[in-house]
Amino acid sequence: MSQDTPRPDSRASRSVTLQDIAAHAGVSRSTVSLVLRESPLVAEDTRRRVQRSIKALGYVYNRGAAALRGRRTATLGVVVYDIANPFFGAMVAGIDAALNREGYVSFLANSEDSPARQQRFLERMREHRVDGILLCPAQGTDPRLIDTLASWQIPCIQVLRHIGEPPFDYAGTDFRRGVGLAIDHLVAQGHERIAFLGGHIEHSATRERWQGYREALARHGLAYQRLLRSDVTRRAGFALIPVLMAESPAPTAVVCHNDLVAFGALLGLKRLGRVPGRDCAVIGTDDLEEAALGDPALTSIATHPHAVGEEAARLALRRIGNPDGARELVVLSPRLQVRDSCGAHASTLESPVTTT
Amino acid sequence: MSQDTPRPDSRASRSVTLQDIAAHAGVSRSTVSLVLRESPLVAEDTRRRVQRSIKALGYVYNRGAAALRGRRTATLGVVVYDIANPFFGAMVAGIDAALNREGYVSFLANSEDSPARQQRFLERMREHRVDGILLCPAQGTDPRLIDTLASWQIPCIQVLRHIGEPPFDYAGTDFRRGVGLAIDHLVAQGHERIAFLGGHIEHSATRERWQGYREALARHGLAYQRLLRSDVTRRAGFALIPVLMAESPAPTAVVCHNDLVAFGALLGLKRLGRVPGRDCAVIGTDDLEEAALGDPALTSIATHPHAVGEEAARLALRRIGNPDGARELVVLSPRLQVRDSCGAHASTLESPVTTT
DNA sequence: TCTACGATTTGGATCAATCCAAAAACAAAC
DNA sequence: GTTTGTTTTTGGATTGATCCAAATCGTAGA
Repeated sequence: MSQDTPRPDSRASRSVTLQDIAAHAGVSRSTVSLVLRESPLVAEDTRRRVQRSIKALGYVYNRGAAALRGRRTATLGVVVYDIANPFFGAMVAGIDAALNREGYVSFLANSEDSPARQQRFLERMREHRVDGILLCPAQGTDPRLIDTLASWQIPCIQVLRHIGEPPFDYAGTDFRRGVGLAIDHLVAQGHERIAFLGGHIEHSATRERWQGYREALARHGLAYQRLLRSDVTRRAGFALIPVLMAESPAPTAVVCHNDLVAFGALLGLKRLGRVPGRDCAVIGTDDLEEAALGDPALTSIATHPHAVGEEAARLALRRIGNPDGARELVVLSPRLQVRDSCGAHASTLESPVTTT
Repeated sequence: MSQDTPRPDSRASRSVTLQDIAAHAGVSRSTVSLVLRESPLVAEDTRRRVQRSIKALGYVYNRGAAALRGRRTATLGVVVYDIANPFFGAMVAGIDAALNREGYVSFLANSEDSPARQQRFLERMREHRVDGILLCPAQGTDPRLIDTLASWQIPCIQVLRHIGEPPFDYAGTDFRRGVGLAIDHLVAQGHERIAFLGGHIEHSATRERWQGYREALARHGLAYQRLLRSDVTRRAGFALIPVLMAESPAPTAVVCHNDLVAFGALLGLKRLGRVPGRDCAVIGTDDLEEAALGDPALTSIATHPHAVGEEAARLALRRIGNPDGARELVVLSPRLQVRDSCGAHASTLESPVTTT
């Protein structure tokens, strides 16, 4: 009756712990812990009895407490620089799918290509003791960041872009080869003046594309070379096309840094009254879903963002399991998805239903 | 010299703890803890001395340990059903921006519209003791899920879609009003046969749009009513246009569930040899970045995903601070972004530079 | 000089799990 | 009936912070 003696299970309802389960099942804390972690040590009978108690008491595993004593948190940090870009959306979906299978969850941050924001997030991840980090480094990231992360003892997998040179863990697409494929195709179609559109200098993914561009031209013995740097947005593609087309000689084909630039280029050509695919071939990179549904449908170098995400996540899990193993580079091969914008097909409006 | 006496600070390098800082600064653990949490209790001198020690020893705050004793983890769970959709990308960016300011980080999961996947993730979030959850419920989610979350004592903010009826916390856009705006505009242009394209029955966001559609027709005294259900993809928009146009009388304008459906509809019209905006007006919903850059540029009901994300995150933080406060609905007003696809402008190719 | 009172500081208990070495239970062999 | 050898099970220490009631320090007032 006394109001100043709080009953042990009063309203604040202390949550059910291992201890409670242990008491209920008539075993020790340790045994319950072993059951939860599916240890083969416990006898079958005991295991079942404990599991019944777990269910009966509505126990909820406390991963925070487990992480404090154990070493793993079963969490990962993921940093991208533009989550609103559907390319990264697909990549994150791939990461999510791979992690989900292993019981991992991930913190996501959007760096907006700001090294400062990126840094803040990484420090926060360290405080949260994530088991690993997937990093698409922001433009202008200090190359020593990788060493810093190593000194923090947190495995880091770079994705799509990388800073510095190997050895480090990396998952991405072979952009060099992708651009090569596109140019091979254009040359086979008879093109001799092929321009490349878009990209900044700051990171590896641009350099690889440009390298692929120059190598392919050299391979085919083409003299014409025109590389325009720019943002990697629709707007930039749109704005640069008039510049390019006013030159003489003008290119007959344009390979673009990504599909966004390519969409802009298509629009730019139409604006000039030219028919993309007939008057000038356009090839994008990424093969976003909307590439197939453009007008004309866009030929694109498919870079498989979902698969890249999955590979990156798997690589992270491998590295967490074996921190001292040799660094790995997982580089997927791109595929050229030929559609109308490069003039290979008749330049008709393609049904989206037939192009999956 | 003896090799079997491990030095206390040998290779495994036990991490620096509050205790170490306390020893170094000549104060107690508790005082260091107060400094870390910026308590006004500690004297200015002490505070500075402790902070010097923190820097000197390279201390890293252990949020896991803090969360075990304290009650907050400074983490949030975010569930969306299609992260590859740029709309959700923008929304997640908004969430990220708002949380970042408050030192919170978020777990992200992609339910792929599967209630089972969603459920698994929510359970994992519970084990991780997140402070709150932002949920875009998957199609077919059991309405009792909200009660379950409440019984788990985890604040849940529904975003964009909701299951069941208020009271609950919710952040979204006024879809009903948005569709109303679109139809007002079309009616002002002289349209009398306006169709609505896309959406399933399962969730609130579709019902609201349809309600807006019917109400607006009634308000203007229009007899013609045609509502086609479908997936909310480009493909569906493309496929339904021929069906709609073959009817007699055919509509002169189409309002679409989202921009993806609208893009499909534009393509479908072109496929039929009709000029979108002249032969049939098309209005989308969301106002994605690519809407301005289509051909023709798409008129769209802007639903401001970034702002919705920010509002949702802010609401979550408010609810965490005050779990027993009255539930809140934050409903943003949409805006009609008029471009060429509804025939209001001359149907010329619009420069993307002028339409931000 | 002593007492009060506010401003600081402190140590022990606590949060909920895992680790680990040792104990207990059981079975087979001598 | 021991002895030996596996399986299982266990309790105490540990992880790194916060909470909280009590101790300490200063200093103004009696």
